Amino acid sequence: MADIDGGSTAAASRRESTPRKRADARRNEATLLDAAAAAFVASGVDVPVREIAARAGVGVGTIYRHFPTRADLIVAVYRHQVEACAEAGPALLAAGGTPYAALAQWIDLFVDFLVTKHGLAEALQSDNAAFQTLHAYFLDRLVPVCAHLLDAAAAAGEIRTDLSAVELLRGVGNLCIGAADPRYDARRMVEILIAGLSVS
Amino acid sequence: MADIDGGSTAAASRRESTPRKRADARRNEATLLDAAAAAFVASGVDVPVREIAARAGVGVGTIYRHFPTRADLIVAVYRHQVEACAEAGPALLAAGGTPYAALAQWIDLFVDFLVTKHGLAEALQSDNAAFQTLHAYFLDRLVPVCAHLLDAAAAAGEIRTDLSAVELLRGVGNLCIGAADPRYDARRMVEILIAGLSVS
DNA sequence: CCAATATACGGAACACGGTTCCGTTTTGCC
DNA sequence: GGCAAAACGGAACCGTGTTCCGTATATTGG
Repeated sequence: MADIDGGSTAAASRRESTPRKRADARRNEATLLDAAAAAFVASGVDVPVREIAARAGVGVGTIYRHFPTRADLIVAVYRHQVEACAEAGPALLAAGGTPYAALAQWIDLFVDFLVTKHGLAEALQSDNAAFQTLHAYFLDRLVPVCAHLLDAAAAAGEIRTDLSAVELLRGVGNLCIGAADPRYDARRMVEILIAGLSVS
Repeated sequence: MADIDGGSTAAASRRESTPRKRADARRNEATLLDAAAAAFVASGVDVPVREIAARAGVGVGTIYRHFPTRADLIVAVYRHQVEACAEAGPALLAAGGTPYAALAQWIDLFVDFLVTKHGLAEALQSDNAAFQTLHAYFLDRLVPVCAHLLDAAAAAGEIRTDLSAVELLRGVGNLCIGAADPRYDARRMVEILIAGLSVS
């Protein structure tokens, strides 16, 4: 569903000067988000652009006008879930367990999110320029949260201190690749990685 | 570089009946292997087919005739190194350290191999049908070795026993993705994973 | 309500990479 | 040298991302 009146970064500046987007444009943007979400579920985040367009009943040009890169579309579709994940970090830390336990739980949330979005983990670390924004968004939003949890656990002396949040997130993201294969249990691999973090 | 007279699976049956490949064919196959090796170093294993053809001074048809899929080409180029890695397993185990130490060293070898081949780790876990053979080859060759090391370490009570060789190799392979980025240290991540394997 | 104009739309056209196919060339053999 | 088989080259085809522009539609002022 997402904000019905356009990208939220533009929202602030719109109130003054720029009038407002056309009604059909807003309608199409919403339709596209729904179509993309459905297409992602059905065929993964690397579903052909034309298929999303077909689902939404619009031309491909319309997609590019609203979402210049595939990353913009993916971010728009998953923004709420990423926000939720980010907000869960401090909450878990405040919940009473050890910082290490909070970190483990938070990573679990992240993994759950990733493994249920076919192709997202793959896209996240693609070096393709089109996914630059995607990478940047995830990092911007989640690195601070992860760093906070990491710092807390490190301060408590529970984990090794030579690992940055970027690296941990990247490693976890990598381990989530190929989670669709029943012979590979991404959650277990991440669990082992997190176990390896603890100081003996 | 590489066996000069064609794929080794065909070698056995060739001795009887089938005469021998034409001279130009053998020459081109060798040239292609060299060109591919160079192209892989320069642009990663996902370098365009046409570029490999150009380097070798042959047409694209010639590539497909010798190597029906990209995986066949990659396997041919790296076969020797994979063999060497496979053979190092038993040797490390026999070298005198603990089985766990041998496992860790062997994984190190594997990681060294992967991180120095741009795009190989990515290709290894691509679900693209063209890379099926690549995946299969690596698994066929390395899983038994890894399983042996894993079993030895498990028998010595050094590591958890609920992890299969396929999963470990896959996890390690995944962690090697994006190793080109200076902000991400694949070796360190794998080290942490291996640390997580040990039963405290 | 109508006309004028800005805005947005659709989809054809282009770029690019993998893959196939077939007319031409080369090799091996007599 | 002449012939058949083997191999070659690269044009052509397909699927996908991306751009571009003629057409359609919303909005606004009269």
